[in-house]
Amino acid sequence: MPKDQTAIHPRKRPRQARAAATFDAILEAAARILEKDGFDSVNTNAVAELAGVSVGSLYQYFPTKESILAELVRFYRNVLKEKVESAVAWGMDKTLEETIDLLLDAAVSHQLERPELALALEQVESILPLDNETLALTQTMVDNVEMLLSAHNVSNPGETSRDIVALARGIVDAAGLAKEIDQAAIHRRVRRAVFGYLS
Amino acid sequence: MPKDQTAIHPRKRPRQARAAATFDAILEAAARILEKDGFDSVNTNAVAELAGVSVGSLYQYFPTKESILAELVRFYRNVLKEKVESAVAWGMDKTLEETIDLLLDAAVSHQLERPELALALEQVESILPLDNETLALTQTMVDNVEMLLSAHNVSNPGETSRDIVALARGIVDAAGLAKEIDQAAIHRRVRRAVFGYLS
Amino acid sequence: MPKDQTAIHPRKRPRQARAAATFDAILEAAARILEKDGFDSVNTNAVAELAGVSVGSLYQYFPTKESILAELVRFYRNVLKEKVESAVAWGMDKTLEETIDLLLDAAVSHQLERPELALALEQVESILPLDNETLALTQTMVDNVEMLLSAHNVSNPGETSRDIVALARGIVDAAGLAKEIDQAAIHRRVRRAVFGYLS
Amino acid sequence: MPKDQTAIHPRKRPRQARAAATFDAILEAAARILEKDGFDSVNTNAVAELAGVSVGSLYQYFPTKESILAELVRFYRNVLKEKVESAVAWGMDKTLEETIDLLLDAAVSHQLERPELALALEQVESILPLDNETLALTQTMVDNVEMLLSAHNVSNPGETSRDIVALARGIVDAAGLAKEIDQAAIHRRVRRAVFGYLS
DNA sequence: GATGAATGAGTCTTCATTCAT
DNA sequence: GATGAATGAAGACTCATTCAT
Repeated sequence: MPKDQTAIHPRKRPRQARAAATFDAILEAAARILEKDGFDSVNTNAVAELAGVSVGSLYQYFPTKESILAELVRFYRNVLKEKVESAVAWGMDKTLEETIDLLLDAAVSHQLERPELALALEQVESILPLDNETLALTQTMVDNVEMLLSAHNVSNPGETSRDIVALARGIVDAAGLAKEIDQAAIHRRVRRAVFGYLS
Repeated sequence: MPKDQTAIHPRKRPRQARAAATFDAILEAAARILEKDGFDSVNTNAVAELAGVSVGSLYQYFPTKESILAELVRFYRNVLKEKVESAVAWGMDKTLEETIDLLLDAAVSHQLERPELALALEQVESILPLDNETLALTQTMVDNVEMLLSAHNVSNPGETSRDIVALARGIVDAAGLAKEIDQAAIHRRVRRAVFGYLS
Repeated sequence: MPKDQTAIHPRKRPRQARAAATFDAILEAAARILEKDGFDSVNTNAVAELAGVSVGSLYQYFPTKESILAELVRFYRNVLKEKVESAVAWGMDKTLEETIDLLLDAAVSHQLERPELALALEQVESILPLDNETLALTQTMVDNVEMLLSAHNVSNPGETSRDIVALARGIVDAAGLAKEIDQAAIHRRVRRAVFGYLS
Repeated sequence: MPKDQTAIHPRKRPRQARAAATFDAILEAAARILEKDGFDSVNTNAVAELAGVSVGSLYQYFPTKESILAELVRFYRNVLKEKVESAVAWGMDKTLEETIDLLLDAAVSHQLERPELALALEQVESILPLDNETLALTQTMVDNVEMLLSAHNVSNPGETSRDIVALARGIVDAAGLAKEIDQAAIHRRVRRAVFGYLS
C-alpha cells in the first residue's frame, strides 16, 4: 500500500572492499531478523547490532530503515531475475516444456533456499513504497515468461504469463508456509498446474 | 511468524445493542484503515477515532491491538467458510464441475468485494500469532474441497485440494493486486487453471 | 506525603440495612485486594467487582478511590482504638505491668489477625492525605499509653509513650513481614523491649 | 507484595563519564521525586525531566520504571551496609556497648540524612518485587548485629538481633515521620531501648 | 437507585534518527 | 569515518470518574 515517499535507496553504493562488507553485513542482518522474527522486529538498532556495526555507520549507508528493506528486495529479486533471464536465453532454441522446467527449477529453488525470507520479502514488497524500478524486478518473471510464450506462439501470452506466474507462486508459497522442503515434489505439482493451464 | 502469546481474543462479546454497535464499529474501522493504509497504520488511537468511540471503549472489548485484527480475520474467514460449506453441501449431488464453479464464485466474489482488505487480511494472518481455531477457518476451503474431491473419487484428494486452493488463491491475489475487477474474467482464468490441474 | 486535598470521606454513611451491606462489602473488597495484591492493585473497578456491585453504586457511597482507603483506615484504627481505650480504662486501678500486658495483647492480636492488611494499611496511611481526625485515631495508642504512664508517675510520659509504641510497632511489623504467627512469642519479645525501655 | 517478574535491574552499567552522569542524574531525580511527592508520583517522564535527560536516555539505562527504584534501593542500602560492616569490623576488639553506639550512629545518621527518602525507600522495598540479592542488603544490619552479639556471647543472638534492629527501626522511623532532627536525642532513646532489651 | 458502557487524561515504552566526541 | 549516547514523537494500554438508560 505505497503511500508517502520515504527515501528508499541506499545513500551510496560501497566502492571499497571494507565498505562493501559493511553494506552486505547490514543487508544480511536485516534478512536474518526478517526471516526469524518478522517485519515488525526489523529495527535499525537490532540490524546494526547483528551486523556488528554502529547505528551511526548503518546510517552512513542507508538513509532510512525502509531503504534497507528495499535494497534487500532489490538484491533478492535481482538474483531471481538473472536466473530467469539466463533460463529464458538458454531456452530460446529448446522446447517450451524444457524451458519451463528450467524456469520452475529456478523459481522453486529460489523460494525454498530461505523460505521464511522469501515469504517475508513478499510481505515487504506489499508494505513498502517501492519505486518502479524495484517493482519491475519482481515483474521480471512475468515478462520473461511472456517472451517465452510469444516465441512459442502461445495465444494471449500477456494474460497467460501473468496467470502462470501467479498460480506457480500460489502453490510454492503455500508449500513454503506448510514448511514443505521436497523441491522435486513441489516442482512436479507446479508443473502439473502450469501445463494444465496451458493445455 | 507467530512467537509470543499476545491476547488474541475479544475481552467479551457484546450483549446489549449499544455494545454490539461499538464492537462492530471498531472492527469496521480497523478494516477501513487496514485496506486504506496497511497493517502498520492500524493503531488503536486511529481505530477508536475512526470508529467514533474512545480508546477506553475499544479496550473494553479488545484487550490488545492484535485481538482486533484477529477478530477481523475470524469474521471474514467465517463469512467465506459459510459460503464454501453451503456450496459444497449444495453440490453433493451435482457434478464436480458445477460445484467447483460455485466454489469459485464464492471465492472470487469474496476476494473481490473488498480486494485491498482481502489482501491485507492475508498479510495479517501471516503476521499475527493466531490460534488454531482461527487458522482452521482459513483451512476450511481446503477441507471442503478435499471432501468434494473425495466424493468424486479424485485421486490423492489431500494434495490436490491444497494445490487447487493455492493456485486459485495465487491467481485471484494477483488479480486483486493488479486491481482487476472483472470477476467473470478472473473466474474463467482460475477455472482454466483448476481444471487443467485436475485433468 | 500528603499533598493535595482529594475528597477523603464517604459521600454519606448508610442508614438502611441494604446500604450498610453494600458499604461494608466495598470496604471488605478493598481490604482483600489490598492485602492480596498491594496498594497499586486497588482500583475502583476491581473493588466494585469483588464487592459484587457496579462502579456506579460504589460511587454512590464513595466520591473517590482515596475515600475508600481512608475509610478502611478509619475502620481498622477505630477497632484498635476501642480495644486500647477499654484496656486503659480497665487498667486504671491495676498495676502498670498488668495493663501494659493487656495493651500488648490488643496490639499484637490486632496486627496479627490480618497481618498483610495491617502492614498495607500502614503504607496507605503514609501515602494518603488523611485528615487530622483520621490521623488522630492512629495517635490513640500513644495518647492512651501516655495517660497510663502519667497515672503511674513515669517520668517524661510524652516521649516515653511515643517510643514505646514505636518500638513495639517495629517488632510487631517485622514479625508480620517475617510471617511469624506465634502471638505469645511475639508478645514476650515486645514485652521485654518495652519493660527494658521503661527500666 | 512481589508478584510478577518485572525487570528490576539496570540494562547496563555506564562505562563512560557522560553515561555515568546520566545514570546518576536519573537515580537522583527519582530520589528527589520519591521524597517530595511519594511513590505514586515517580513516573518516568517526570524522572527524565527532572534529571534533565530525555525519556529515551532513561530507557537506555533502565528497562522499566521499577528498575530505577530498585537500583535506588540498592544504592542506599549499600551505603548503609558498608557503614555497618566497617562499624562491626572496627568493634570486634571493643566492648559491646561501644560498638553498638557506633552502629546506632551509622543507622540514625543514615536515616536522618534524607529522612523522607529513607522512609519512602522502605515503602519501595515492600512494594517492589526485589530480588534476593537486593533484599539481602537490607538484611545486612541484622546479620552484622547477630555476628556482634555472638562474639560477645549474648544468648539467642538470632532472635535478639532481629528484635533489636526492628525496635531501633521502629523508633527511628517514628522520629523521621515526626520530623524530629535531633540525632543525639534519637540516638539516646534508641540506645535506651536496645540496652533495655539486652538487659 | 442501580447499572455498566463510555470517556480521555495520563503513563509506560519503543525505535527511527541525529550529532557530539 | 566510526561510535553510541541522546532525542522525542508516537503508540499501547489503564483506570478514575461520569452519565445515559
